[in-house]
Amino acid sequence: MKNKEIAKVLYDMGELLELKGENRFKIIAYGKAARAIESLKEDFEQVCKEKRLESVPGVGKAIAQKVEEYLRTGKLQVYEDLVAQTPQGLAELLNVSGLGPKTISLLHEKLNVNNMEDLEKAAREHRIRRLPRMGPTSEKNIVKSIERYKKRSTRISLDVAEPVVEEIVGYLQGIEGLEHITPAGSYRRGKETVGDIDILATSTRPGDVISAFVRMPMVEEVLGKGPTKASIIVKETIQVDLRIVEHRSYGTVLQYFTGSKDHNVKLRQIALGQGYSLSEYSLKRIRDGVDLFFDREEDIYKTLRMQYIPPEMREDTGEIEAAMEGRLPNLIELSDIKGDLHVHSSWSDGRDSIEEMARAARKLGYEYIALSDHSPAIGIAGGLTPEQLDKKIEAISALNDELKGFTVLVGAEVDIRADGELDYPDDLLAKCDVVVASVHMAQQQKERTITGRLITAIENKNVDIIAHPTGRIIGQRDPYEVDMHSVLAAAARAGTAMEINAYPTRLDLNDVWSRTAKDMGVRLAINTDAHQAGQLKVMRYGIRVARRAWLEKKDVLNTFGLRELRAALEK
DNA sequence: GCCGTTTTCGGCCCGACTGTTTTCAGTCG
Repeated sequence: MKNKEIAKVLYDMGELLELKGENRFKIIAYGKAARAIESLKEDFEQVCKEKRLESVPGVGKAIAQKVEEYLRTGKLQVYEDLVAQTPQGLAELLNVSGLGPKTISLLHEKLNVNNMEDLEKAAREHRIRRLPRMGPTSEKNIVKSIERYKKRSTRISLDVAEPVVEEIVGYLQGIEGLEHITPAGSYRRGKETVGDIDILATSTRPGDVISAFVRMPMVEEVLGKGPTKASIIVKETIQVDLRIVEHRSYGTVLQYFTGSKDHNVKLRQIALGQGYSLSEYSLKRIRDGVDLFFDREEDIYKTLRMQYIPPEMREDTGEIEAAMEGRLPNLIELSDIKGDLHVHSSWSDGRDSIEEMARAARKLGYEYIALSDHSPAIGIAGGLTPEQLDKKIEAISALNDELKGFTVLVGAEVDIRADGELDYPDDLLAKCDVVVASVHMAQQQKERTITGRLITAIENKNVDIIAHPTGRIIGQRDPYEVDMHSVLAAAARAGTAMEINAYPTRLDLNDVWSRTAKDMGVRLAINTDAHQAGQLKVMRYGIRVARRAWLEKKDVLNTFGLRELRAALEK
């Protein structure tokens, strides 16, 4: 599929046009088309062949023509021309916070700034302050922004963001006058990583809350501070924005700052169509200019004649249309989970004993847990030999006699070896209640090879679940090359489930593929891959992904009670 | 550049904050 590649060209076009000072709506149009193509489930090349390009919302005549040219000739002339006209390092400057296209063009024209290095030099040599509407403070801010940009790592994973959010919320809750406080933005939508953190609050004494916020011990820098909002930097690069709003507008503000941007734009369009102008302060009735205030989010959606849309779904991927037609799914919740089918014990590379894992799981209210330790191919993880696995089966049987109302299932995380064979023989796998298969080795193989390995495992009648199906580790390792469409099609045919690995740096399958899996008739399992009892609690991150994928209770294997689960595991 | 249950032309979401200049353009979310 070339969808990503095409999207990249369009994104780049947008940036280049922005630097050129093009009409901003044109730039938005390019970004919109790029996002639409990127998130399209069909192969865009196929769509092009069938002359259906313009059926994709956001793609009109002009962009369709450009994509067609790109697919036919392998390049796009207007794009090549723009690239040739624009100094190479200029687009990167858009990443410097505080700098936009206008300022960059000005710097380029007047000071011959062509890249980050030129920019930093110009600022340090105080040449920027001589430009119109620039001054010493602008110079200082540019230097600071460049430093932060250089230090900046990738986006923040949820397990890093969560303690920061909790600390700040906890701190501000102690300030007098504070009423409500809640994180918003992509954190509230449960994205797998967040760019920055948004917090909203209502208070009878907003000034006091803002002052307390910018003076917290953890604050490393204050980016801005006004009567109703402030921005700070913590932990070197994490930006946290706080907004204080009037109580009567809390619903509209929460809705607005939860986003996503695309969701909000669509919602505001819908509002206009119904005679309202939606802002973060109110829903203004256009015919008489009367402001309707909402302190609850639910009532905004209701007034706009649609179902309440849970934050995780707000990405403008069809949720608004579904809500208007009253056909939103009833999303899965953490309390629906009845067990964990992929955890490790001290028999392989886990820290805790089977009994400790089982007791911790029972405490979470689960009915069962599958101890899926590694197979021998993973030498470094203490994979079990077939003899050891037999012993483990006996140990589990003895333990089950002791545990009342809770069941330990015999599991295995069997490796899909480089040659495509499973790391245990079939007769041994048949003795396990739950078989989780996964790729750990030879991840650099070609797409066709890895796809073939996965499909072979999927088609094995003993394999129940494919664990962390793309192998990516957020911020560390890219997914291996795999044709996920073919993999999911095979899983649908064979009745093998795909895992959403709840570990916060895996979260794999991701939201987009999990939703595709559901649409293709594939069942999902949400497992923690816990290596110690405390990690069983990361289940909540997996649930966020599942909710973003529109999954319901019935789509997820480990929401089933034990009897139902056993039946489902019979292929 | 895209789009149409008020439009095939004229819109395109809306407001806060900053740094500068003294009324606002640019940027951000």
